[in-house]
Amino acid sequence: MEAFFSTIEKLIVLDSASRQAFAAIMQYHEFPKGHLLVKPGTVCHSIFFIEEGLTRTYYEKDGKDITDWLSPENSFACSIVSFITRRPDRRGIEALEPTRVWTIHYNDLETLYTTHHSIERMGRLIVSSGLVQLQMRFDDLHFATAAERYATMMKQTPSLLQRTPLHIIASYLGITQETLSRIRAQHILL
Amino acid sequence: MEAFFSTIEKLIVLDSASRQAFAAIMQYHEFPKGHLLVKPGTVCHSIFFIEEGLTRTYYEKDGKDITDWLSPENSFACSIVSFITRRPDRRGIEALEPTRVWTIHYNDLETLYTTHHSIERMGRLIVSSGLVQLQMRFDDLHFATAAERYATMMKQTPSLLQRTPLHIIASYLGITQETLSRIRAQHILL
DNA sequence: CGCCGAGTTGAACTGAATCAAGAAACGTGG
DNA sequence: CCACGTTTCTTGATTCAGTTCAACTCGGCG
Repeated sequence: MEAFFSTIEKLIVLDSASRQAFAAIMQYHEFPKGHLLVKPGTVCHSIFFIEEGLTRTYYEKDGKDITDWLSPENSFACSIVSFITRRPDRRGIEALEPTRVWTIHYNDLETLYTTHHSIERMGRLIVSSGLVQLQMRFDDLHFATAAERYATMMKQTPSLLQRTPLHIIASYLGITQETLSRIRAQHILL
Repeated sequence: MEAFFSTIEKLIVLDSASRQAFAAIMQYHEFPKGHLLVKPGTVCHSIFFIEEGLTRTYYEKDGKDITDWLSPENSFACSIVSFITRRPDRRGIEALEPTRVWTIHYNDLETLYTTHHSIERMGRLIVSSGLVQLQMRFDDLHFATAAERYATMMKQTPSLLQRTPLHIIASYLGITQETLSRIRAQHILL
């Protein structure tokens, strides 16, 4: 659980009352590789803090499997749209490795938001940082070529490239597996 | 200013103390068509609530002008990444029509966040709703064709299509003006 | 009138998808 | 420890959506 607090400490340092309140609502879980943390087409009721392992958020479109987001250790996994809007979403979350998580339930979090101003602030800062991350990924997708996107990922999260099956990386980048394989072959030659 | 409160009322109803505190920090401005609300390459210090008119958030990439976001009346314009990270960003904001705005300054907002829990909550909810909007646009860009993206826009914000020059819509959708022109021609035939 | 910006249309080109086949790595049970 | 199927990745040939470049139309306006 320390890992969680030291991760969000980059955004905000919580007083000990808030920390304790938070610690009380987090639940520890372990999931095997392949386990579904959130089933596609359901409401996502929790945020998962990944202590160890790797998950992907994904959905189906026209029979194709599309990976939306990757969450390695010390990051969050959540079907954001569903969690915020409280509606079912096609997105599911799957463990790509044996994964240990701290689960934060929506209702518990709402309660803490109301009772602790500092946790409400933490929530705002986490969502803000999520927005910045998504915006940067959006920019990448908006007007960068496949090779540029791969290069960005190489630079920012090289370790993910080694741990994650190619077809998943490919759809994460918005390209096909074959194209990614070719781009990679090019890279090695340089 | 009523327009502002009734817009955010969809997210949260503020008590009158918070409303007054908020009203005290908002500044009214009018800008002519073509005016730069935020200059590219600078830090964005304000959120703009568009009471009337239309702005675009844009940037240059490889000499091309790319429109990132469109903000019509009763919505917000902001160079989000810069505003949150407090760093300069290539993004600028330009008025596409004569525009009337309520400006909310970063420092003032920070003060209110600290003094009013309900405004901190409002901030979290606004950012959350921005995140959902961006996520939906991201999905569209991730694995939809140009024609699908146009269709989405036709459905969701048809009025924007009529008010905005074609080359701006095109880069907003991530395609060229020529392609958009052809897609549009197809649509008329159906 | 002639110019100018906005939009359309055409033809050639290209990056990436698709379809198809095979190679390499991996795990599992005999 | 090997044989087997399965998953993962690569490579090639073809096709296609969308870009690029260029010319042209149309409506407004000094």
